[in-house]
Amino acid sequence: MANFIDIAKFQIDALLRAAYDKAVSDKLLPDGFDLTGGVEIPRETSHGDYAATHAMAAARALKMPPRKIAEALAACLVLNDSYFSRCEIAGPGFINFYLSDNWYRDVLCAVESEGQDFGRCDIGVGQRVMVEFVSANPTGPMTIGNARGGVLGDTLAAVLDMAGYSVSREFYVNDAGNQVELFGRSIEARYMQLCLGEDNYAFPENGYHGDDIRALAALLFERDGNKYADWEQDARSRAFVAFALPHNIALMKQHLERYRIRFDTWFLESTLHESGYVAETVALLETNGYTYVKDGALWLKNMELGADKDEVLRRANGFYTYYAVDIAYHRNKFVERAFDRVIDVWGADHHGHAIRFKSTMTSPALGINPERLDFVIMQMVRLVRDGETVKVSKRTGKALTLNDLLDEISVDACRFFFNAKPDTHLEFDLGLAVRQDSENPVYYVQYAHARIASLLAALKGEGHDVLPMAQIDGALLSHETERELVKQLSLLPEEVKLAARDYDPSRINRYVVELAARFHRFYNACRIKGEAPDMLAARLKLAELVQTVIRNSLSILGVTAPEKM
RNA sequence: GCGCCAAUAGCUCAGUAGGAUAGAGCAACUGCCUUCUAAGCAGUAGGUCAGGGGUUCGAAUCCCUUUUGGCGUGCCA
Repeated sequence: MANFIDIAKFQIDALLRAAYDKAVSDKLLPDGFDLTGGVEIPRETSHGDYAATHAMAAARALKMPPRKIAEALAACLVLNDSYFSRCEIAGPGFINFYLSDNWYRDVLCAVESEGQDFGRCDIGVGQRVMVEFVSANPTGPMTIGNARGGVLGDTLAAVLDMAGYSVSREFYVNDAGNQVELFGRSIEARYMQLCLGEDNYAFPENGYHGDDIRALAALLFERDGNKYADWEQDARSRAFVAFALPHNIALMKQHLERYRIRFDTWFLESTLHESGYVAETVALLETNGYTYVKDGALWLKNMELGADKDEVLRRANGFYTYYAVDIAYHRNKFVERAFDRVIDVWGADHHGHAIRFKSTMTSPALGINPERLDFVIMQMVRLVRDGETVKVSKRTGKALTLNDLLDEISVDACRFFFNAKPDTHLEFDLGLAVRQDSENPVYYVQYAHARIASLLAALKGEGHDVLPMAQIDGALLSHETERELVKQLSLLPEEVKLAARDYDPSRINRYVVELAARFHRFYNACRIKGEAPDMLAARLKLAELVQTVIRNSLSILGVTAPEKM
């Protein structure tokens, strides 16, 4: 688990501190300053491999021009036994460092020895984290929004796993409450319309109008005829729910499987009701004095945000609200199942709830440490066709479903495309999406992987096997495209770390596209076949290690790495 | 009204614990395959980082403000 970025930065910082001490004893710089500064990777390669800002940061305190400080530090630097061969002073006072051959070599050795584990880091070791995502309403098919939330949650979970966390993926099934009741009433109405004729049975005011509801009713009608027609309406609704809910859940599982998403747990809301856990949780809040009764309903006091943010827990009719159930559900995650951290991936249409809900969970009433509960709020997907926004309504049932989408677009392209930064709106162009051409960067990356595969096969056919690093002369890889390629390889563990820290798995998309770009550049600039044996072996090894890292990256994203294209 | 998210090239987007001349892909234009996959590479062109203030040696990045867009502000979930 070598992070060569951390190592390089740490070394530079230590080297500069040592240089400062020497400069002080040589009377080049004033004493008594705690030298610090940033170490970054410059955009321009002409600015070195790493750049330190220590001299500029010290300018004010030392009352000296930054360049003078830089010169003094540079004069006292001892680079022996470091990963750097030289440094230079540039611009307003940057100290730019250049990597030495042994750094490049060590990176390649790390990729070789870690193999499919290259990219892992240990920031999450010993912590159990749950990622809850999709959690689509089982009353209907999953939407484009679920397509986004699906990859986001799944790749976030993958990234956290790479970062050392013990990760659990969870789907919360809302199989209780008002929506389910309405779901049953809607099927019941469609069923009765089949029995009596469309115009002879009223459809509920706020019912689900989608075709899937009609299909469920038709399924029941075909199987059992009109045998439910003379049942009492409530009993009929309940019976239909008992049939339709498992049916829909099975369908969701199937579609998510197709999307390469598999959950560790499908958590049923109904179990919280049946076990009495919701009642118990609310009773606890009541006992501890965090509630009051108004208009016959039981209210939860919001201690943090004020009385106007108080929430109803139990309606006057005795039913618990979603708010009470959500509290119970999260109490279950933290208390009963003891997750160290919980991440909920929610759509932007729930962000208001997220703010209030977090304040409730972390208030004295529930006492959860705020650091243990996080929300990833993803912005909406805007569907565009022919340059115009397509309005999608779940009510009228005219939404494009996840499964429809997968009929048109490859899973690879879909997963890659939807894995964008969570907090920006995602524009999804239907016209563009059906095209499976180079428009989509996923093919660019896969092409690099396939190219390497065929390269390795072709050379193996000529008797050139890939040799272990121990037999490779790494110093031969001195071409600019080779060095840039190795530097990009070294970055994966750092990218995983940042993606896990920021809950932004789309970093991996950008990382692997850049890696592919650098490989293509190398491929065009450097020949392998026909080169002298040492050079051929070194470049072949480089290609193989690039393939490993592309594969590792795509694996995080849940995208296939084809051998041929 | 209040709250959350956003605004960067013609289009889609990177770039935020403040760093050097703001990047990539697509679209446009010019080159590169008798040699390892041209789904590729090299190059040209394209910008008042929404507007205005402020902090700083230094701001796309931090603060204030204005404008525009999305979402929220239920005894729905």
